[in-house]
Amino acid sequence: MTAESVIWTIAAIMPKPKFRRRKNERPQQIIRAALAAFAEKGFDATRVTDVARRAGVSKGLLYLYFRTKEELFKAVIKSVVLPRLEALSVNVARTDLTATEFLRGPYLEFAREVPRSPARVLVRLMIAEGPKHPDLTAWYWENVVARGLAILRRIIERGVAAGEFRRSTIEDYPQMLVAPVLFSVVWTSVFSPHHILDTDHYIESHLELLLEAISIKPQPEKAGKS
Amino acid sequence: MTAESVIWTIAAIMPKPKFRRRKNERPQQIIRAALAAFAEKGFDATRVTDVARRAGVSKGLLYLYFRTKEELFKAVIKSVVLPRLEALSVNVARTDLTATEFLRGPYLEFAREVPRSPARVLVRLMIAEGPKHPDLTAWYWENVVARGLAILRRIIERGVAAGEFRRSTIEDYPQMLVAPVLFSVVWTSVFSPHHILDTDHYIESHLELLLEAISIKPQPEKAGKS
DNA sequence: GCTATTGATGACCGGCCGGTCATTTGTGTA
DNA sequence: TACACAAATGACCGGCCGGTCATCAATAGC
Repeated sequence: MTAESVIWTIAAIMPKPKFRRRKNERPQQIIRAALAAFAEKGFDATRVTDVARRAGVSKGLLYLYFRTKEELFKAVIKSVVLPRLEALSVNVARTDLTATEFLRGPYLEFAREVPRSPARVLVRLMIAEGPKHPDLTAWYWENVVARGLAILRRIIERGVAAGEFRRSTIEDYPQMLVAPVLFSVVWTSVFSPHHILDTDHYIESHLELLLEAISIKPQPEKAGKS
Repeated sequence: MTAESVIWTIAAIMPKPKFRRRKNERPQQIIRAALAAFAEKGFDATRVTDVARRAGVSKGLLYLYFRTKEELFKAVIKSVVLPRLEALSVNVARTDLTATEFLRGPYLEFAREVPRSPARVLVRLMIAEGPKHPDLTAWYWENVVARGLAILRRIIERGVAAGEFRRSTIEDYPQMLVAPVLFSVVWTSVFSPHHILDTDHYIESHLELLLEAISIKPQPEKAGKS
């Protein structure tokens, strides 16, 4: 798994590139435990001891792999984001799909997945703790937000060029495609299980309406200016 | 001001309804200071002493008006929400507007205002701290979210009944109208001032696209089934 | 001016928690 | 069995912070 090596790179604390021996799933163990703990109680309220106990190790060991609690936090964020980022990149390469197909297919699937996955927790953590970790926020922006928006914008432009979409403000604000996802994440994080939202259906509906607004229907032959 | 008395009701700590004397702007003073402090550092990281200092009072006095730090937090949330809630209610009564006019007018104005106002901070706090305060979250849902969505749904239905809008999934998910607002709030809270988003323009554009998708254009006379 | 009452203070306390480190346990080598 | 060294432990420490309370200050009534 590349993801594994990636995590290692992140968590790398070992003196040099000479970490042999088998007890090397420790960092991931700890990261998983930390993700769960942070998800439940947030960063500040989570006790390092709790994370250690969840991971089935001692506090001392944890500090052998992560210099500080904050360092651990960053590792958690990155461990969730990086694999997902990779998955996204793969799909984008598929230029065999029209823009509409891409948005209704891979993108919709991705968007629906987010509110279910650990990414949900991640997003809430970024909103809650982001301002306290400027460097992490900067990293997140560059690697997740900017990249994601660029991809979406490219897709839209492809659609416009191909005559699928009319020109519209969505070219300026691909954020529109993300808004329902963020909304779903927040709703789920804050209100479930008390007030459930069918995020699958909601996200699809929202996307569909936007597509309807910008799609050019194959009209009964009436030469325009294109 | 009703808002003032409202705040008093909330912060009410005074033994009985016999709080005379003039030093009664204290609670609001403290609440304002607390809002600022929470906005900057979040709930946990904010020191009670800081709030007191900002308010220009001693820590002891603060505890004379608010039993605990958490109690103060709740008072802050409510002090921001309640006035805004009232303002919203007023506008909804204006049935002289068509649905489209209402959405393009008062609602758009309201939506644009949120990312600028203290409500922005409030929303971030609710996302970040909500899970730790279930009773507060429940209150927020009932008084803000449920009410707000009900209003929007009613507007949409009015539009459908009046033949302005076709039937669509937006009737099931008035959340669509809120999503861009939430998105703007989160973006601003997390990324500004490093990466600015023209929230005014974005929110309007998003809303406009949705309206386009559901609006029935006055077609050149062609009797349908309505 | 005197006193009762309430507004206001800030030193202090108790507990907690991030982080350390001296020590122990386990593993591989010979 | 013995040795070396890495993995792992958890008691401990120092500082911090929410909350208390003995005390003081200002005002009102007389």
